[in-house]
Amino acid sequence: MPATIKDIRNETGLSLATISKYLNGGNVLPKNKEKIEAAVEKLHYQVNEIARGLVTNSTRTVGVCVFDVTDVFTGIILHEIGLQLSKLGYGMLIADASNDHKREERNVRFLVNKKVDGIISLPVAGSSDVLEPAFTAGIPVVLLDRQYRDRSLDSITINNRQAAAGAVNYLIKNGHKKIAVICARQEYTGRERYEGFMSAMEEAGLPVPKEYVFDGTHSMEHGYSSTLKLLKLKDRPTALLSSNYGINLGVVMALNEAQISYPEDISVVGFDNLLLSNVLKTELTVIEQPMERFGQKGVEILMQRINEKKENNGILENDGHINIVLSTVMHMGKSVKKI
Amino acid sequence: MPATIKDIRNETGLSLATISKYLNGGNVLPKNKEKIEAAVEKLHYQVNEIARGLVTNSTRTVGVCVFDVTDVFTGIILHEIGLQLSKLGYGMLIADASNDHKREERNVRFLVNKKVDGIISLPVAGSSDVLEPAFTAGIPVVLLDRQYRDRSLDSITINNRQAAAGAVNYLIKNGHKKIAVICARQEYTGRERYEGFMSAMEEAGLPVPKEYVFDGTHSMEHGYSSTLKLLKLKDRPTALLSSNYGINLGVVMALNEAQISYPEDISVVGFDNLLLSNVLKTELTVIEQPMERFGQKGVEILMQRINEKKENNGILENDGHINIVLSTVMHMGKSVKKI
DNA sequence: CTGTTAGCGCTTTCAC
DNA sequence: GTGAAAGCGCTAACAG
Repeated sequence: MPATIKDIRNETGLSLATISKYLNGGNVLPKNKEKIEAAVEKLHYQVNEIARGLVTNSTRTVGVCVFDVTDVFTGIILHEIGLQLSKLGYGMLIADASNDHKREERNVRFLVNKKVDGIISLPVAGSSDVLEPAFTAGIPVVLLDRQYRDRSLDSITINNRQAAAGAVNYLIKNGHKKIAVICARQEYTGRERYEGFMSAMEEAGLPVPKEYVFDGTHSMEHGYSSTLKLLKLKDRPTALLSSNYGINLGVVMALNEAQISYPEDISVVGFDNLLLSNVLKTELTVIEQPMERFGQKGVEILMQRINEKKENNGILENDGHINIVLSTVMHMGKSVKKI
Repeated sequence: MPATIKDIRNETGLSLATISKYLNGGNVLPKNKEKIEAAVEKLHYQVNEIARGLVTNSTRTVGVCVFDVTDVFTGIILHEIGLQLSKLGYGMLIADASNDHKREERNVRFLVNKKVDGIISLPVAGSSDVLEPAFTAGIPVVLLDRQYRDRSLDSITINNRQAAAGAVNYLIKNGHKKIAVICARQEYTGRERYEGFMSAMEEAGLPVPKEYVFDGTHSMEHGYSSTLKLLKLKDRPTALLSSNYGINLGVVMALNEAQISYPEDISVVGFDNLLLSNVLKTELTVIEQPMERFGQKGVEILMQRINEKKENNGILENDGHINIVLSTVMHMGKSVKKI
């Protein structure tokens, strides 16, 4: 139904090769150029990327595996990846694992069959085995946000431990000694941040009673219920660290509802500076992750790998990996009081 | 590099036709079946979907055009679309327009070139012209959430006017006469909801002073600032309608901060029942959209079109369109007081 | 600069 | 049930 390059040939009388060459940016005589353009216009010709892909062995498509599309963080990163990719004329095939390891496995296989040129993965926690099909097919993979413990791969991450420890030290510097943490140890970033918190406390010689550790999921619900519990402790902490954006939201809502003001009654440091800050009466002090940089760097490294592979006759070298650790900044709000 | 069907031939001694047939579910002798399976296993053979697509003229991929990937609503719908599609063995190529009409146009062209079997679009407001390349290529399109004013297409929507009017009537039934609206007339759904609000008020013979209409964007910020302004009005309304989830969030935060309780001091009805309700002290009364149904129905209708086209020798019929209007339900929270 | 030819990996008649 | 051969739409040598 749609016009093919042969239709252009019939229209212009030129050969397939010439037409193809022009379509790919080659030089042809001005009059031929005009002929082709006219025919393209007339027939509404659009390249068949599928056919092109079959011969060039490149689909100009990258697969993006995400642990959960409904997550705000994921949305922002996808946005940036899409932006970068579209600048390069690449598309993205998105596969959502819905936090399910089994589905992630199927997704990878699916993307491999689709012959994507590379894969960017925001992985569900677990083993890197799910990526096996990509490895055997020689498809470059870049990890975003999370890493695997069992294998080294190209990755873009932040130093979650360091960031959390920095937040704790900031609280300590402001005179706080009784600091609670609302976290999610079952998740990769959650665990790292929890450990950063603990080591900073330990280093400072400060005790962390176990009722100061609220372990759950990275969700608004967890932040909310934990904060309410925290406020009821006989020995209430003077400060708290929230290990994720969803938790921030829950914390703030709970504090508002309980009419506990911050930083007057309790100091708060959170993670991620999304919608929240411009809306709150008291701006939250948070560790900011460079969300856009995740996407940018991810695409950059992946493209580097894709090009390396191309220059290497389609064989993916496997000597060493690039691990980019993006730096976080502490966004100074007004939610920490000096005591 | 990866194994092809020819490698399987060399391994098994069978012909390409037989192997292909088996791989596509055809009948072969048991012993041949075993041979093929063994070879597939040994060589890690994976079908090349690109090559297959070239001959079957179907990519088993649908393009999803979204106005903004970072939107919560979009995330949920993508999640559902992905789920349905993966059940059918289809993938989704996502293209994000970032609310930019120009980018949306490029996205459609891109998807068309990628030979997607169909397109699901959550369109940026504007003209349906952006879809022209899909029409000329005979690619079925289904609209989700929004419709165009200038052309009739297959679509899944809710009746935004009716839903908003229903909310207003509910407030009126509870004795409210002074009702404000926080809305976004520049957006499709926002305008529809605003109009539903106005017509219900008019029908009830209730005046709507212009300071009761807070027009802006569908965002937390708008909900927040509008609520603060609203609270300062000399003649404060007894109830307010929020036309979107982001606005709900802003409204609740502003009320909390201003220590205005609802429904005691003001009644609130909002749109969409996301995270919020399980976290708030006072549950919000909201119009619930059947988010998952959007995705399910969208995929269903699109598949129907794709199959029709296949049975019709690859030609897309164009007689009449399917418009599915999903029903909303009013989720009864406790944010409306009888006065 | 242009055209001829081969072939990417697969499916699909059509004989056998 | 199986195999030979043609061809999907395009690009990539290679001659001319």
